[in-house]
Amino acid sequence: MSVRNGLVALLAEQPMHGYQLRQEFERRTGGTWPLNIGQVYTTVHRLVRDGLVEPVPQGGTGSTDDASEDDAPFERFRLTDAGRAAATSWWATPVERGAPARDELAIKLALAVTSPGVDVRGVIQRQRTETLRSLRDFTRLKVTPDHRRAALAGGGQAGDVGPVDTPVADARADLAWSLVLDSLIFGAEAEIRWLDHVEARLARASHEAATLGSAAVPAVPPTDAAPPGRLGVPGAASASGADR
Amino acid sequence: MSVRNGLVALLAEQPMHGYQLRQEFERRTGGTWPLNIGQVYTTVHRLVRDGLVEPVPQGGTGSTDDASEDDAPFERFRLTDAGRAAATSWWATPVERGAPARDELAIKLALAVTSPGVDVRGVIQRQRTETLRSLRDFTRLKVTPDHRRAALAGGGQAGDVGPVDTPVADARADLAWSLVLDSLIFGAEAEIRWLDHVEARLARASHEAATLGSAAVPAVPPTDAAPPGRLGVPGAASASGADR
DNA sequence: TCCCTGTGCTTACCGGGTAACCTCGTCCAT
DNA sequence: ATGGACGAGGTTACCCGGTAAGCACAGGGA
Repeated sequence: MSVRNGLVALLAEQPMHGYQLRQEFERRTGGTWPLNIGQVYTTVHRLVRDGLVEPVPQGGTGSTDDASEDDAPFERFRLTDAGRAAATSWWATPVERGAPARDELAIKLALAVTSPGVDVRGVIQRQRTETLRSLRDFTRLKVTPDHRRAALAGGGQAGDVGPVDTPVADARADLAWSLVLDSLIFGAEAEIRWLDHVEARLARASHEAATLGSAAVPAVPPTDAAPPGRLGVPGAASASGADR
Repeated sequence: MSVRNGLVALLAEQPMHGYQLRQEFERRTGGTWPLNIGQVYTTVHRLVRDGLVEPVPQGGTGSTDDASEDDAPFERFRLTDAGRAAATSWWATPVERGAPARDELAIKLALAVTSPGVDVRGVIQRQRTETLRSLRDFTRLKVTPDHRRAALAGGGQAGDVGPVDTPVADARADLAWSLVLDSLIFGAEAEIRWLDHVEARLARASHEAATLGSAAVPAVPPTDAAPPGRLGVPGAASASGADR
């Protein structure tokens, strides 16, 4: 739903056609999540079907020619009343976090831990390397804006970097992109911390199993410590109450 | 790919039929991510198509009746050699974190920050409430194992809790479920921290904008028409001066 | 002239995910 | 015994997110 809702939000600002939607979306997220043009159109058409969006009537016949420079021969879309309602409702409703999305890493480790013969430690170490790598990339991007886009999403897709920026107006877009990056950084840090945590738990469990004889891996003292060295990520000073 | 890979990993332990796959998957993730049976079968059939899995030949004719209690009339699946290779390769390869998955919340805030007339502070506050709520639920679950499942994933789906547990063997499943919960907790904490961070950044930005005169932060529209109307989003009264 | 590039758009296709449905076999009450 | 309820096991149709390939058209050089 994120794309769908995002498009509605963009259309709430002004009518646009498909390419513009894509451009705006990517500009404001710093190109972090490239948006396939096909998806834009199918999504918009679904929105039309659902009555949230309607095509702006083309000036085709008759009154086209007056004042407005409605020269574009392209189909533009705008919100209906229902669409506007959906937009405000989206802003008013938090993103649901209660039936969390499937996380491949969590699933993988859950299965690894319960599968005989899997080298869990190895899995964790390799994952940590990978996650640290991406974390480093993110922080580097943060320091060197690189004139954004590119970078992430390794897939080819011709680079466009160019001086497309409307000179002044989008300090706001820079802010947004910077916040998105922070989000990725915070997420990666949490993942690292979790990996450390898992490793510690496993070490403790296997140690106990060893010393206490075979007695079935006692089920988890409910709480524990979060050891990690707080990994110093520039600009990611943690604000609120620690992890625990 | 998480489900697909997970099924391969499960089948690496022993041949199973669809229902068993679902049970095992849910047991080891503590029911955090309920798996629709239809998805199991379509996924398994794709695996068969791709040569990673094959049905165990039914004991139909002839030699069925010897020693093995191969009494099940149901189709069971097992890995092929290619499947086993895929499994070990999955364990050996970290989950990619470089083209991060779309995160609805990050997208939403990026758009909120760049949209005129959106009450960003309100969005953040509501989200924080929601995320804190789920965080609380997670930690409560952690303290009170509740005999797991249920709880998350509000959708109906008859509860089954029962004493299905194979008495001893799955202290490991408890461990796995506990780790999954930790993962959710770490993620939620990171989200909270990020929300705080965003709020602080916005406060700082708006403060600077205020003291330094109007300077930057001009109108938004990089392209064409900017109907001065500023779109009257009904009910989206900007409570705070955070942005703009 | 021809070709390249960029804009705007369409289409076919795939995989994840859900819901509704079907078939058996077993158990139990009438 | 019969027939309903129920659970295990499985199939199907459908939707949505997402990708790739292609079409049409308009400048702008070499």
